Amino acid sequence: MNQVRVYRQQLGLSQTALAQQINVARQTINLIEHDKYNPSLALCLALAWALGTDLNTLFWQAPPA
Amino acid sequence: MNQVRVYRQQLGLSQTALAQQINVARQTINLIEHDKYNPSLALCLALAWALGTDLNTLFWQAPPA
DNA sequence: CCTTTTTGTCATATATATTTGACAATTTTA
DNA sequence: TAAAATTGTCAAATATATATGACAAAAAGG
Repeated sequence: MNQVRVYRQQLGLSQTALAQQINVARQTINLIEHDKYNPSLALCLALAWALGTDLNTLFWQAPPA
Repeated sequence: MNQVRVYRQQLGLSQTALAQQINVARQTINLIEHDKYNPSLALCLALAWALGTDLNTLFWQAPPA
């Protein structure tokens, strides 16, 4: 469960607005927020920059036991 | 410039050993170390786990100005 | 030195991330 | 309560991450 939606909403951005800001399709944002797939590092960085945060905050998860 | 090579060598692992540990091809490790492409988030996490570190430490970069 | 291991790299194949367009469902706002 | 905006989702097309096999160059170890 990543934190993209939380940070996006704190900035009052729609999925569309965020997508345009970082030049990806809206569906890409939607799928990422639902953990439906596996974004690239470049996209993770773009999201962190746009949302004023960092990789760990948005995407970190503890290793499987 | 990511920190994968630095952390891998600190653990005394070859590219092959690291690749086997996280079930990817050795070439994938090599290319990532040379910033030749854009790994997936799942792979970034697997690398962080295997190298005992985190996403920011391995992959963070400041936003373009 | 010679041998073994490690690394750099190429070319081809496959899996999957991402795009595009579209429409229904839900939520927000007037 | 109706209109507008936002979100969920589908199917098809395209771009690209990743795998596989292979070989030469370089580095490490005996």
